[in-house]
Amino acid sequence: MKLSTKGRYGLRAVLDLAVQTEDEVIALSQIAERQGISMNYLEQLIAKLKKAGIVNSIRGAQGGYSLALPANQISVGDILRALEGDLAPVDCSEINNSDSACSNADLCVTKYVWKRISDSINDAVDGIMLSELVEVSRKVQAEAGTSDTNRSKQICGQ
Amino acid sequence: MKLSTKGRYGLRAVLDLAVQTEDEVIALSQIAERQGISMNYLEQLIAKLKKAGIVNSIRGAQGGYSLALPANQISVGDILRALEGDLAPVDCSEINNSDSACSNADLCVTKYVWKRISDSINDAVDGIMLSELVEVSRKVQAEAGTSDTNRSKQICGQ
DNA sequence: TTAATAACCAAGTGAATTAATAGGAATTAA
DNA sequence: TTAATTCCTATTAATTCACTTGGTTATTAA
Repeated sequence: MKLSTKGRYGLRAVLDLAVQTEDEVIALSQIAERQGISMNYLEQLIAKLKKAGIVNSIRGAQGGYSLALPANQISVGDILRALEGDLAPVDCSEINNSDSACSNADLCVTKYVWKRISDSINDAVDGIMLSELVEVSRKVQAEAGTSDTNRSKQICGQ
Repeated sequence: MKLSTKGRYGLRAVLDLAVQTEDEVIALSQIAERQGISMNYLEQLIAKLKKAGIVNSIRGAQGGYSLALPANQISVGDILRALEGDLAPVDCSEINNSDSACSNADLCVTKYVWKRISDSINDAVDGIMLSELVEVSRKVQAEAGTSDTNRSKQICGQ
């Protein structure tokens, strides 16, 4: 019941992008270095984010990535679902869509449990907008100053 | 972000036990057969449930398992945490307890996201008591009758 | 035009985790 | 004493994860 590094790294990467971005694009190598994530691995994650319409890219020299939408129109749920896929606790089509692929639907009691977990997770992550994290992040960085020791702490394994 | 078979099988096993039990104990082999789960594997799961004080056991011939508490005093959260461990979306001690093992605590912005997801999951599962599932299960079984085709449907992969 | 930069893409790999399987020891009722 | 049952540990097969490798394509600046 854990998020993979896809979700954890990916959210940090988007947040980094959101904090840094001022119109221009940011090279992935910068994000990778700041966040201490392998550049090649991060490529795979950002590909998912691009596919989901969360980031835009510009190719070639001086290229990079930017948010595809204002930060207040991107939810943590959008980001995590793009990276992790469906956030439901089990793979059961009944939980998410209405077409009954699960033949045991009527008799599957635990389904209601998974549905409630699923709904609560999605409600939680959809209720947090990226802009909110950007604000918190800016506030925290302002308080912490810009000394090297503090800056290094901004790289958090989770 | 998926539950393992531990949580899925284990919850079904406890529910089975709760539905079947009338004072006496139930042999694990019966639960395993009804639920279509390997007996040996189920042993490992029920050991966790016993350790967590959710079920009691009686050894020897005619022995078996029973609920250690009334079904309305056992939450789905108790069961899932016993089987899966902590239900938080990341392994970060900061999320659960108050002693600050995570040195990046102050600067870890995504921590607040994990905390909110964690809380929402735990609230959801702690709000569902086993007795509620037993009721739904009995109702569904009454509606479905006891024909062989319907009974087989009660075994649901999820 | 060329070199550098940076996004894009697909396949492979090693480690870790999961999901069992296997086999036996201890306990108890009949 | 025997069959049934829980209890315990170790091993293994399969799967998933977390990268790594090795490119290609597009764009810009010199």
